[in-house]
Amino acid sequence: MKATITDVAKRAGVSMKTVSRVLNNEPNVARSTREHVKAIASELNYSPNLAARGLASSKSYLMALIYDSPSPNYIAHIQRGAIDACRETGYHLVVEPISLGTNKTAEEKSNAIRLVMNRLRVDGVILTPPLCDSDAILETLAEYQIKCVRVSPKNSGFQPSITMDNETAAFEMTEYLLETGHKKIGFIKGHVSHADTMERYRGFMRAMEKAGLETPSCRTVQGDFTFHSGIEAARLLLSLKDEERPTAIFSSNDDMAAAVYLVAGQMGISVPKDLSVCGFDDTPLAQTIYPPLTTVRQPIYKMGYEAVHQLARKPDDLKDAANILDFEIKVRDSVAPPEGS
Amino acid sequence: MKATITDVAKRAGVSMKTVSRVLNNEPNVARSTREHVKAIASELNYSPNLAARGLASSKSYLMALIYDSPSPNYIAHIQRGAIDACRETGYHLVVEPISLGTNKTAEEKSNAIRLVMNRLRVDGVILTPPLCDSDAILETLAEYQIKCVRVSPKNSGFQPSITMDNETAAFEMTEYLLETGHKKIGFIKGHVSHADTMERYRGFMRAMEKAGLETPSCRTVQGDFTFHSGIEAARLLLSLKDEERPTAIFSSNDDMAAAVYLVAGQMGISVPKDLSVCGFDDTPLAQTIYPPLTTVRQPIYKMGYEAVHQLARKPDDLKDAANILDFEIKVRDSVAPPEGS
DNA sequence: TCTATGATTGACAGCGCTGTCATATATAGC
DNA sequence: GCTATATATGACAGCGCTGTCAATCATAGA
Repeated sequence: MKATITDVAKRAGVSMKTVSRVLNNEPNVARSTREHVKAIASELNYSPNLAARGLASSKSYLMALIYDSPSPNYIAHIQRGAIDACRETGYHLVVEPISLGTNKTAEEKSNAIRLVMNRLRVDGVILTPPLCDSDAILETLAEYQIKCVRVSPKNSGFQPSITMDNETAAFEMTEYLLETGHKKIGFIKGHVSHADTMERYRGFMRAMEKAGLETPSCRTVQGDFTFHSGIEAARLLLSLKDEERPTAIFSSNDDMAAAVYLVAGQMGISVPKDLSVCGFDDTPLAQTIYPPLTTVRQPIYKMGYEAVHQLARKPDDLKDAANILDFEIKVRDSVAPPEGS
Repeated sequence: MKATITDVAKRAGVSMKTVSRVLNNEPNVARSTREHVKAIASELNYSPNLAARGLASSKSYLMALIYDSPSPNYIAHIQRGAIDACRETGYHLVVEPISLGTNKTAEEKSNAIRLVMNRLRVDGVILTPPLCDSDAILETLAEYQIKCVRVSPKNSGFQPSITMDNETAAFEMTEYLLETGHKKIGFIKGHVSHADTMERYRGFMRAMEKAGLETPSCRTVQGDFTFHSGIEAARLLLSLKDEERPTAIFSSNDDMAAAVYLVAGQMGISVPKDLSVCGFDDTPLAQTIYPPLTTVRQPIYKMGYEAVHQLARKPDDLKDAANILDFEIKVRDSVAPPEGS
């Protein structure tokens, strides 16, 4: 019920060290010994005590996911990916939210990190936005020489990170809209301080320019990723007159796209007959609204998954490069050719 | 940067044991010594290494949240509550999803648990539905003599658990509908194997009976908590004719309520003018659809929070009782008096 | 046959902390 | 003043494992 390595060693008639070697897949153990030990271990239902192992080897076999509660949905997926990767690599995941209210000083952030590092001695850290862009946190982590992988950071490059190509995704989505026949496309931007916002906007603009289409400034509205801001934005866009009025709206995330649905409904505008809408993220919401939303699927799960695999890798294999993941355009029912076509 | 207890002891001019006593708030330390040691410890930015502490004291200072990925939203809130409570009690949280696909044998479940227990030696476990109703898991946990608190279990009573009073909540929500003037209320049930489903239904029925109102069976439809099942259910309910047709629909969760909105919209039925709708859970969705949904707010965060506090309590204080939390009826804009009134 | 090389194994210390028990010092009671 | 009790502190072992290094054994080459 709580077998120790000594129990296994005794039963197998070998030394503790040999058992240890087998369990850690170290070389230089005779095949027969290895198998025998493995058999005994599983017979005894033995698995090593991580605290002891950690103490002896100064590794903790723990990874930390540090976040500042953005959308639960986002975190849940990152986390799930991270855990699955932990399973594969023999780690366990501890979750440590750090609230980064505006009232938090750099020192408070550092201390929060310090506490976790001192106590848990985690072997690696996954940092999600917006924490991954906090210098205080990055510096404290560096001070402890903890390996860390940032997810969707603003400035990739000087540390390992995992991102998706927001710009290309927005570019391709815009091209899709264009191919469907739309020329007057409204765009709702995301939160100004979020890294992805600019990239998505750039992708959109690039596609428009490539198509030789102008985008009057009135057709680009600032949002902040909230449903509420989407309402405002949609009102602005849909009250535009005649020539200026868009036949399609590309929203920087799904929540704001849902807001477009709502405003359209209130104005008697039918999606997608009178107005095409597309979003970004592919949250569950995208399939919970009607018509199902055409959107960009972010590989959130995979980001968590890859982050842990990066961390679990041997240090020399850990490259300081940005790891760019694929996205996917999820074509559903919210985009149709514009009326006149 | 990585001070040990020895460093603190030396610097403070006392023994390690005294430092240990101070850090663990043990009695029998002179006030002056205590303060001095505390000062040195914080000066050195010291916090104890949990692995070492755990090894010596056979406690891990770890709590495990074990779940089988129901809605990310649900888990995220439980988790957040659990973590906040961990902070207050000096624990850290490790998350361990256990997939309980139909193909999982009892033995596989046990082994998954065993692995976590052997390796991490967690001090307590939070079990969420549907895992909290798995005998295999409960038994394995008992075998390890791990304290465990179940969240919303089916059969409360023989182990500590945290629940909310689903029946009363549904009862009160129904009364609210009744007070608003509705007499013909449709009900969409949740997933048959989920503990809450029956309770909510009972609450609904009790209110109806109390009001002396009949509920023809055609006005109670089976759902399974998914948006999709909500669509089917709403179609059934809204295609009922004349007298049978409900003026209000009480859905067992928000997702299915959103589906009611959709079907109503397609049929040209306006919410809440022609049809009142209410849900259960108060997920973010409730405020992301229009009109904002009147629903029951589940104290999910608090469930996680209370669960950890229960676990952190001294064994004798841990009562095997169900801990019933308050809910809240969130009145928003989706319920209005029926047409004729 | 005998040593060189490598493969295989084990003895032992010690990771950083806490539990146990012994010791020292202070306070109270007679 | 002297023992009884409480308070304050420290010495030391050892939690379960791994790192280090030494020992043993097998094989190959001289």
